[in-house]
Amino acid sequence: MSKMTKKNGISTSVIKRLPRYYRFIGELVRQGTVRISSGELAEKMSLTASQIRQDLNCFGGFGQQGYGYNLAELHAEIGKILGVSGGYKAILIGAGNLGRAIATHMNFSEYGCDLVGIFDSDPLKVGKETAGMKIMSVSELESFCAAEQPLIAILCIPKTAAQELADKLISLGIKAFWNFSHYDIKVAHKEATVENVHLGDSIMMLSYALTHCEDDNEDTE
Amino acid sequence: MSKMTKKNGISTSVIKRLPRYYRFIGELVRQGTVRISSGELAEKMSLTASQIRQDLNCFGGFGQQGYGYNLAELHAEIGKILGVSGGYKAILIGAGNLGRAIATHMNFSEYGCDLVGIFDSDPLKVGKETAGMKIMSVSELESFCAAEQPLIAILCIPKTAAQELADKLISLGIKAFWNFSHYDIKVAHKEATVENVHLGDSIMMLSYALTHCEDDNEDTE
DNA sequence: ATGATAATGATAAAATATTGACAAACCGAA
DNA sequence: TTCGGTTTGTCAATATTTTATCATTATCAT
Repeated sequence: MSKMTKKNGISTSVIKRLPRYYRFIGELVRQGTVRISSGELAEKMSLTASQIRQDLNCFGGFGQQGYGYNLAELHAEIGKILGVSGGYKAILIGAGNLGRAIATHMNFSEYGCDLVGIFDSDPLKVGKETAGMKIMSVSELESFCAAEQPLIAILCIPKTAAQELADKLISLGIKAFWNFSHYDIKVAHKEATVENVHLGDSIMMLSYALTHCEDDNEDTE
Repeated sequence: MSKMTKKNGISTSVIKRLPRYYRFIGELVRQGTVRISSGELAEKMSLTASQIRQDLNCFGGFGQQGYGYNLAELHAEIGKILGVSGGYKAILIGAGNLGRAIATHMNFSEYGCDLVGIFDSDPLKVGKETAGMKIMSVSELESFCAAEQPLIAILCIPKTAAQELADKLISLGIKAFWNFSHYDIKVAHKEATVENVHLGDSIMMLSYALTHCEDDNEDTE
């Protein structure tokens, strides 16, 4: 059992595809589609039918031979696996441009989360209102966490502050980090989950692609 | 030559690791470190030395046996591969919370890009100033692209508008999309590169982890 | 200069992930 | 109810990615 596997035996390759399945299937449900075959879904998602069947089978057989998958049921099942009804309390630290945008832009409840507090270290920001709540001082973190027991921390802070704050938040009971700082925070094994969102890394992939797109010659099978 | 390989024969698995290398190595250079061995770097990045050597060797041997890698040189080389000096012109469409945050928060030049225009379809937003430039109307896109010839489009728009706009932008010469809309845009093969940033997918991974973290029992090798 | 030590680059092996193939199961119509 | 057509779940085969090993080459102290 190695790097790419999780305790339950399901590889992270599979897990990482789940939100995308959830998104596509949700859209189909919204459009009123009732059922779908792995082949049709594969077509829509640019995957192979085999992969879809194999992925879904990691969690049990949701399909019916000769029929396909019932979309509403499948959507609910994947949602259950992902924990989209978890309602996990989240706090956001760093009410700069990005932090405020995340706070207002994200539909947290849709993703199993509930934003319950926003914090900043800048006295000028403390007290101001964003996303319908007052920005608190980071000095209030301790008492707030003791009272509310949030599990998720969203870090929109400079990289210099990231690791220290993460350590503190773990001591306050945080179990998951959504990290937008330009720094890979380190946590002790199983202390917490970290999801890094490195926007810089992401946009560099475009620079890479543009820099190399002239080499588009051979694509021989 | 299959799914996970690019024309030049370098797998996307490798490419996707490059920005992270660039980030770590850049930090070490900034700290004044001159050289490093694959083993030390592996330790810092939580990778194997083998993987680092193999990755770097895809682009040629930057190291010296018995010595290791010269960090400044390595940083420059990876930067060159990633195209961080490309200065590719980018436009941003959708000046909502997220769009404005991206515009002001990202240090584009650091990543090989140059934000040259911001657009929105809302007449109330057009004319307002963000990130040091006036928001333009999407109706001006055509003439603007003809004049400036940007290659990158950053989409911070609702999913309902995404595909249609993407098609239009391709016809205006856009070759790369940084897509924040909750929709996987489709482009014809080799017409353009798409980098999807699905923040919803990302945060759901945390819900998943929290939902399943009780199953933390066996981790038997 | 020389030898002990260190570290790469390359190759081979192991581990994972993806795809293909097919029997078993189901649907739906007659 | 039975039969043809469909589609899953599973297993086997490929392909890819990651890790381990090792010979070769360089460094550094003497």
